[in-house]
Amino acid sequence: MKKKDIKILLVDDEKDILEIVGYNLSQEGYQISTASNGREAIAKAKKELPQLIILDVMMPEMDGIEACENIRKIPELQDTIITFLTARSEDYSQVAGFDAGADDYIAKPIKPKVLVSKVKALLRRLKDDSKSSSTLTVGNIEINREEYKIINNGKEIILPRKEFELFYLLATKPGKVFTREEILDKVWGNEVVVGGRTIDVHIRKLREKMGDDFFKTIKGVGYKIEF
Amino acid sequence: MKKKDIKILLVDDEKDILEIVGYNLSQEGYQISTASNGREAIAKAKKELPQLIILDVMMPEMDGIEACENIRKIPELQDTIITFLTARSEDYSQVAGFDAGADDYIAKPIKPKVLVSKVKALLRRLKDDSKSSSTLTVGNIEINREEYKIINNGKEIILPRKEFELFYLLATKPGKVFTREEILDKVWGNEVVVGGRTIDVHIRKLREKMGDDFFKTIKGVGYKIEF
DNA sequence: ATAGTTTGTTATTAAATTGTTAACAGATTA
DNA sequence: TAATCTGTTAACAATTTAATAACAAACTAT
Repeated sequence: MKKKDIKILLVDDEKDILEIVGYNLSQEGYQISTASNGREAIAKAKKELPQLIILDVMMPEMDGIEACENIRKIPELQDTIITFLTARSEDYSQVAGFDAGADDYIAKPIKPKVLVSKVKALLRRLKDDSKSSSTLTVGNIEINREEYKIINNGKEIILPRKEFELFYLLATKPGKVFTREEILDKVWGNEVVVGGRTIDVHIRKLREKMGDDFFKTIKGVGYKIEF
Repeated sequence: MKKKDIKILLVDDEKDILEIVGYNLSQEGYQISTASNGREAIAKAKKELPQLIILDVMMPEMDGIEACENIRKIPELQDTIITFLTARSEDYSQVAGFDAGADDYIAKPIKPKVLVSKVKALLRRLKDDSKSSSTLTVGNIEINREEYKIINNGKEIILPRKEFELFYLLATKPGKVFTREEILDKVWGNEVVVGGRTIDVHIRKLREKMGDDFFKTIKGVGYKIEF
């Protein structure tokens, strides 16, 4: 998603803050809209479906925490990131905020640069989440990294960590031959030293568990998978 | 490319790290330049066109991931290798950097020796890549170095390492005659001493497996392939 | 043509690489 | 604490690849 397609809803009862923060973020290319209390925030959020909502905790009419709880109940806004603006940086309101469904908080007083980089980081998380929750599919094998689970022809296979990492590595580029050196570096880490037959043994176990068909040995070079 | 012609851009907001890492790498003979935030890094990268960029993930102003995304957009830097410095060492694939276009990462805390060897490995890859650049096609033969696979008229052929290397060498310049000396140097390495008939035997096997047609012997000189 | 040189071929042997199993220690779990 | 699971290693087997020797064939220059 491009920056100019990202909508941010800014909620605070102080006009100054709306202005300063809004200015800095729109300078970055984001689409900004504002609200000055919780009720208004909910209305606008429902209408505009922003990707990020920055909520002041202390507001008249309906405070940020209550607003947050309400927003979280709206199905279309499940994936929206909500972050609080709070003067107190380490007290109860923080905790309460997370209970209410907030993802982060930004401490007042606000330093524009800090705010901008925080916002960027939060939006990056949005991207990453949508990507990593999806599974990697190769051939008729589905690899779910979050659950360390592999589904092969509808049959679930659970692999121990090393075996999983090895298979995952090979699966990231089907067809590519990974040298032993590469494998050691990526799966074991380049400081780790293990014996010469370790990789083979893991390959053996993978072949045993997942079928022998798509693991190819390229002698003198390394291993690959191919479907 | 010689070591002293290789430029490395080092980016970290901690002076200490710049100094230590910079020292170790310049001891190895590389040209080092430094930057202390993402913005500066992009500027220097654009100006100096380094072969390798080592980027700290956590930096003020603009963090490493964002800097990486920006650098990747610069056409002249498409072939530059970017590697992150990151505290997280567990899962290679979870390092967000890969989405941003990074090639590898180095875990903190940094051990100079590990770093140096990693850098060497990465730069080796640079060389190899420029040599292989995906698929080489000659005649109606497709040679894929990454997959160690040859497709001859749609028929897949897998060659042992030496045979592959020999064929690959000849295929890099169809028509050119490679002397025995050249072949030994490139395929065997110039320290290795092998008997006088070794090359012939390998040529024999290639002719057997791939057809006899395009291998030409230039007596008293060497071999070439021609279509 | 013919001796000398270079290359081709094959079988054989040596070397390198990978496969497999079992055993073991450390971690994790019940 | 016992039981199970993981990762690693050692030891040996199996396989594949590389090299060589020995001789045949082809070529070159005289």
